[in-house]
Amino acid sequence: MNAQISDKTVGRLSLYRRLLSNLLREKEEEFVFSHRLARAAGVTAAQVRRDMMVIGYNGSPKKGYAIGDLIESIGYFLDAPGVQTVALVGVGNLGRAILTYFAGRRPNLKIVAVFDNDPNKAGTVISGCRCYAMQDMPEVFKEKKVNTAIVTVPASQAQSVADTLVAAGVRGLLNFAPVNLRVPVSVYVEDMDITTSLEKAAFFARCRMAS
Amino acid sequence: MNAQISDKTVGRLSLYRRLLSNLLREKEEEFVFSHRLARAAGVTAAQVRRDMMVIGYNGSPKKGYAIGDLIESIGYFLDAPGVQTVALVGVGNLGRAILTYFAGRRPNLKIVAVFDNDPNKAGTVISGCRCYAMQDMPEVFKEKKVNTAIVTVPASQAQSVADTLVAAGVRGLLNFAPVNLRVPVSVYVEDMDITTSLEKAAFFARCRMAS
DNA sequence: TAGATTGTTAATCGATTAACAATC
DNA sequence: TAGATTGTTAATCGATTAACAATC
Repeated sequence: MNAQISDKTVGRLSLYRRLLSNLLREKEEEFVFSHRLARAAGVTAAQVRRDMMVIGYNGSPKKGYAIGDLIESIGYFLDAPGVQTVALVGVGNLGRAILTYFAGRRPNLKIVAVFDNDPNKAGTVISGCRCYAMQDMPEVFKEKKVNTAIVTVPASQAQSVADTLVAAGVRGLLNFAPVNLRVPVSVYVEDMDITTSLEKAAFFARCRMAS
Repeated sequence: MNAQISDKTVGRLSLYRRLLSNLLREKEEEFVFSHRLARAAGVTAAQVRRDMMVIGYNGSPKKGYAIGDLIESIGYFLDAPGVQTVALVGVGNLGRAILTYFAGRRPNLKIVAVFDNDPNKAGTVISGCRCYAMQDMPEVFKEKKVNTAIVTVPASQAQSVADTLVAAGVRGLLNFAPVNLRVPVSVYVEDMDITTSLEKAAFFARCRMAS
């Protein structure tokens, strides 16, 4: 299933969808040309056209792309047929922020369980999500059919949490810990390293100041 | 100043530094071979050697790289000569999480001011940072010499905040809003799009499940 | 010395860009 | 029709990988 699709293509499609939804909601427009969407997404018009080829959606030379149909086509491509369930591990400030952010936002991509190694948190409900103890993971994952997890634990615990997640059947990780997780090739890891990103922004800010 | 250095190279150097610091602190080792560092960082040994060439640090065939000296060399390359100041705009859950995360962590990359359009927040102190009203930006930026900013406002406000930041002299942005900010070429934008990243992790998790 | 590493260059790979006929 | 778009292919670009002599 789409094994040859690149990382970046998926990211762009996800972004297109969000931009198109905004366009439909705010401006109530029905059609969009490739260069318009490209401008909004920060890519070239040719890039947009190539991505449309990937998902097999055709525009028309006169009108461009029908926004509603295009959103639907991206959905067919990106989304699971039903609801896809996600777990979050590590209820610190960041974990809580992410929970609040996603609560009820995307109906077919749902955070259904959170885990923390603080025994006081187990059993409580945080932003509408039940918090479980770490050792309940295999059971909960099996019951709720979780295959994707968000890792917001401290760096020192990240690898062992990842190992547990992989053992429990997770195949996709969104990792916020500043650690390169060692996982089998059968598991996909998407890294969000805030520290590194801030250092990059700071570095290039200085470059731009100097030139 | 280093205008030809790529985005990815800077990211890897930042990661190397963090991994090396951990190595020095936890294992108390003095030397590391390229393949060892490469494994930890999730890149090839040749990649590490090439990056070392970029910063002009030489290893020795017998011992590898002297960790302490290497950290210092990366610092010379990545860091500002003194303290570099950063501002954060948008004190929601995510903004607060980031503030807490960075508080006192990096002595030479400091969040010195936060901004919010809620008038009740102006004047308060959040995680050790003074909160200002939006209109105080030019003044505060000038006084504190801020050239880098973190954007954690809702998508609808992101572009106008970015415009204000650019006008106030910011040259590097770390953007958490799911919007492609339109900025002059003289400004560097690093995007952290959590929604897109989660959708990518979910998509590839399903790919891996299927294969 | 012998051997595993290093610095450095050439070959490969993949993604992006440019070009152009086909379309409405 | 005329013209600005589209789908699609060939050329370019840059980053990664592979190879190998130099080093301690």
